Amino acid sequence: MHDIKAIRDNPAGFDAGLARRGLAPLSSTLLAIDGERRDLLQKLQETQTKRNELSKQVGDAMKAGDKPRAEAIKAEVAALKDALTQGEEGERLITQKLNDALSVIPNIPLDEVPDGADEHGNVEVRRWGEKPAFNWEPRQHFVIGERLKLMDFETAAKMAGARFVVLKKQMARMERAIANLMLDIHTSANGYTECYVPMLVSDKTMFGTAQLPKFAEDQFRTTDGRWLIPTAEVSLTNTVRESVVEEADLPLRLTAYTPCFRAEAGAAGRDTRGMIRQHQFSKVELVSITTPEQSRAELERMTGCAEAILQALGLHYRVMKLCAGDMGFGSRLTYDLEVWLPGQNAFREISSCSVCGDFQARRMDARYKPTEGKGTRFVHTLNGSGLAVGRTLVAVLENYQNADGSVTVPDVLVPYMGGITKLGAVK
RNA sequence: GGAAGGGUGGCCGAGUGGUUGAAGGCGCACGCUUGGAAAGCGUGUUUACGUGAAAGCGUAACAAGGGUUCGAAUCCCUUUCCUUCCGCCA
Repeated sequence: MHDIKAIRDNPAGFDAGLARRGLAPLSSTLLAIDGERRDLLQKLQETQTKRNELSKQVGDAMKAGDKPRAEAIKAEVAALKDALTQGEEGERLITQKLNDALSVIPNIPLDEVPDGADEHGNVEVRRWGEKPAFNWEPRQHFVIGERLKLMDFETAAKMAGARFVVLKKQMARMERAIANLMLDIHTSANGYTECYVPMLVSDKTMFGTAQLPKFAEDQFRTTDGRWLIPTAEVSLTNTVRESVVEEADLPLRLTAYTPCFRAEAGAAGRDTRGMIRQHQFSKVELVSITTPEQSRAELERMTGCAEAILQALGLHYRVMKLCAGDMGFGSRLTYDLEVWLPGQNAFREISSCSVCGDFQARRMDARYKPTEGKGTRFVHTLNGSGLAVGRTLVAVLENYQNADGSVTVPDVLVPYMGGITKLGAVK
């Protein structure tokens, strides 16, 4: 959510930011509503002042025992009533109108964000590791998984429809092993606090992180009006909603391992096979709550924390700085981590780390109390995948596959796998 | 799900229609006092929006939203959260 005062101060800058996202200018529309609202408010307040003064006089007259005078003033105030009711209603409507307009406008990219309309405009920042060499045609993960009879899409489809999977035996365990490895690294080496959070949340929680109102069709809604979280970012970030934290406690670094639910409404026909795009997948999420001064550097740190997982697993990847047109709604700057998938012969997104500035904080009313100075300021929020567990499983399968159809378990995962060193080696 | 009782400022806690934005206490800040400290004394201590160069002024806010009234923290309705008891339950 944008600050209308900031737009008032610099409408041209605001419109220029929108233009980088491929959007038409909106400042004049917004400022017209804002001006109308302020006029209304001023008139309303003048009427309220008059009512307050007269009401006080009624009290005084009553005390003095001057009944006729009191009645006369009462009649005078009664005449203001229509104007008051209308003014209050008008103020409510115009404020609603302004908020509605503001709540569907995306965040403004930082200056350093590259220009571009879509993923072709993204810029590679760095690369780690190397593509593994195969002297045969490497298979895609679902071929590997189905041949081993550890991955079953048909059974999942029978009970839930497309875009679900059943994992079995060592494959199910590897899912869990990967998540545990991630949590252990983030909580011990990276200083994140592990959280267990609600996976069903309210409208205003979804509004806070900006899934609502604009992206309702991408989400699953329960019959009692709650929403299944599409990412633990929603729950973790909203832990500070409507609260004031101490500056000394910042940055807050939170992590959670949760299932994520996405309707994938706009993805018909894309990634229909395999585990790349599912209605349900698990993810270890990273969230930081910082001061405005800390947030930019925190993004580098967070991205590094996510990279540490890929490095521990020995997976080749590249870091992409997203261009303005490819960034998510709430982001000011995003790094995507793309892991190499030999079976697909392509880099695929496995993590997305974003700094949102005060965009979500305003929606949630999340503030902090500075150590020095008066008042409160909005916090900055960041979120990143650390990492998507399902896609990490995919990457492990494709990168560690052997010619005989088995899969070598990466060294760091062996302890989490109860000592198993190879999938397919056990009868 | 049923019954009962509650939600007041950073905290505790008064307050059932008229200078109550809100007594009192605690905490905190500043000052006085002191060799220094404690105690004591004094002053101050919410937020949002509007307006103004600023000082300031205005409006709103006593869980949230509506209503009654000239006037509401105080009365009515709805929602929500908490506590206790009962029921159900992993």
